[in-house]
Amino acid sequence: MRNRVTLADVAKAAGVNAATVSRSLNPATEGQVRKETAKKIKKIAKDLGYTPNTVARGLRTRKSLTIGVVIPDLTNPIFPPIVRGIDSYLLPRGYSAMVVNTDGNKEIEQTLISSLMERQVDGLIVATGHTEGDLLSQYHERGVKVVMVNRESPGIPFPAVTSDDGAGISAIIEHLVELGHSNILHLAGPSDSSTGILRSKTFTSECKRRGLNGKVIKNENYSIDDGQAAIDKILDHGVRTFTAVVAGNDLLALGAYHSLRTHGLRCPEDVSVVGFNNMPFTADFQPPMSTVNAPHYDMGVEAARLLLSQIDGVDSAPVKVTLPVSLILRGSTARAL
Amino acid sequence: MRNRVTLADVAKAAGVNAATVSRSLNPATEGQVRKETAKKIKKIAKDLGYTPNTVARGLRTRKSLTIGVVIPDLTNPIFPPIVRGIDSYLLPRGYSAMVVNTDGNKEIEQTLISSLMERQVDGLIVATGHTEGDLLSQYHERGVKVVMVNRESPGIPFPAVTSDDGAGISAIIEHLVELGHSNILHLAGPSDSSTGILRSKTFTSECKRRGLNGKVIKNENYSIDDGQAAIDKILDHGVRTFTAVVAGNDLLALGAYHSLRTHGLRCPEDVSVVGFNNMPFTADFQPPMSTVNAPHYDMGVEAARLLLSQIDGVDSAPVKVTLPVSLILRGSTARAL
DNA sequence: GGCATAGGTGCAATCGATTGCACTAATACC
DNA sequence: GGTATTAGTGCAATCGATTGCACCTATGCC
Repeated sequence: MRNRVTLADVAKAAGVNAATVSRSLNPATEGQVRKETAKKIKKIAKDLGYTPNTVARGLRTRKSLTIGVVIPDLTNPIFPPIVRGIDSYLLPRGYSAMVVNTDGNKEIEQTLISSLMERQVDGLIVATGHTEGDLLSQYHERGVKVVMVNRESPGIPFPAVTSDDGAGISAIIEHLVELGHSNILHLAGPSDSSTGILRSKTFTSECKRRGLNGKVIKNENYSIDDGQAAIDKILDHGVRTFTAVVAGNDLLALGAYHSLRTHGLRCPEDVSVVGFNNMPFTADFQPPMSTVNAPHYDMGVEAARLLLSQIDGVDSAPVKVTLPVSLILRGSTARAL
Repeated sequence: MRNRVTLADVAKAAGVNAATVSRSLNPATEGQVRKETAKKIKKIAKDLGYTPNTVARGLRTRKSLTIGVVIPDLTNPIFPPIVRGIDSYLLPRGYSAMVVNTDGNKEIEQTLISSLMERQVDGLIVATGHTEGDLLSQYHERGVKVVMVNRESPGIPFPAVTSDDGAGISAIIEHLVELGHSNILHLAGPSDSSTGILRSKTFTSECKRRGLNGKVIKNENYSIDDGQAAIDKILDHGVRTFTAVVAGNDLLALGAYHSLRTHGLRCPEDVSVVGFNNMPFTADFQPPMSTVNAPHYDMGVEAARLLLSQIDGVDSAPVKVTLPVSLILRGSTARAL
């Protein structure tokens, strides 16, 4: 903070102009300086403990080497791996990530994105994917680099990295059918998220195709509470018609666990439950949760890669990357009675 | 990105000097400008879509309104709540957080902290707390504002926010004693972390005080694998002498669960296990884990508060804040046989 | 030996906002 | 009516680094 060493300080100590110091210290321009001069300057810079001021540099070069990462909620366990994946690609390339949480709130999201833009981020990785993209589409027109991850933003031609949700749902249903289930309930995710929509659509079409009795219940949020409340509602009054639950994600599935338990129903003996995402600790639940593994870390890496190649002007076409998923069978499904 | 509207643009459109625009738009200096002028300028700024360039401002004001947050690993579930707590205090005050992961690696940590400093962060919140603090102590001398959270950095007089680990361990032991346990194993956390040291010290002294047979096993990391390996080692050869396990954190406790299970031992019937932290999902493990609740979110809030008051020059003395913990009894402890 | 060329540095403008100081005009006061 | 204030703006320097351009000095070439 205090007494920061600047380029000018190094220049004075070396008896040269600041420009020469700048050129010596930058690998790309080092060749413009005489070898011994550069060597001497580097030594002096090191002795003085010079560290570049990224802010000042960014002002001049119009690059902040900072990426904004917009996620709904860091405490949802699927997001930390995505962030780590992003980080792992960014860091070695000199970039840093600035992560913000929107809590699924549209206004907060807009405020935060504005704040990120004011901080001159070089690009945005957005994991909130709402169907309408007011602010984001404006930015798109202004040439801001954006990559969607985990969820897509329909209507806006941004590159996007998602998991193959359709294949995941199909695999689940195939598995349940093999176990003899034909009355299946789908705990759908929010209808303003691309994942919620896609998973639920696939569920419906697969049921129709296979002649199953599939029912869909919508949830506002991907949360334990929503999942529990949804199943509670059915179990509290009326008869249970389903023998299996396909949850929109692991949190909703866990909510189903809770509801079943409080209603004296056993999983998987009475009702089979399948989650989605294979988030951490699902294997430690009771029963160990069968779910679909989505490669979140890799999705983060891929998103960062796409963004940086956009920034470097390599890719032009908005690429859609879909990463493969796999069904993880544990202990939450059983043969239908 | 392209065609960004600057202060100068607004000034030209309004027929005034950029200085006047700057003053009009800053609430603190707005009074220096004639009311109607300020009003007109604000309207024009809005119409033009002016957004301040935080980077340029930071260069001049020597404030980046950015805080660096250094944590070991975001995928450890205790950290997201801390980060969210920090965020919740920072955001309304115009600050943003830049979160980095060190993976518990000292060199990575130093690199990342340097990178944060180069980005001119106004302060650091550090959750990695190693016992020696090479780089950090240098920064301290240079007047950099730092607050430790979750773990302390002994020897460096930084303000710190921790949970009352001593009280937590005492409560656990008291509980186990009431259940008749006297042969207790402690799965200690890393000995280069303040939490690992404090919890293990308290364990030892409490056992001595109460005349219990307490044994301590050190672990390199706060991880499931380490916990499992530690118990495996004992159970694989030799006799089991303990009836209860006090784990340094929930992850180690979960590792103990795994090991017990693979060795055909039941928890809590054969062995009682207690975790620490009350991280998310501990209630959903099998058996539901008894643990000590640490208020991570609040710790984040408090850390951010301390840092900002340091930055504003309010607090001078390095404050140590200890937040109370509470024992959460669930299903992983039972009467000793 | 004279001129062209390239290598190595310095000068100064620039990025966008902030702010101390100077200046003008209008008001207050006696 | 003349001077002392005060309010309202503008000028220009500044933050720290980057970079186009100009300049100078060796060398290379014929």
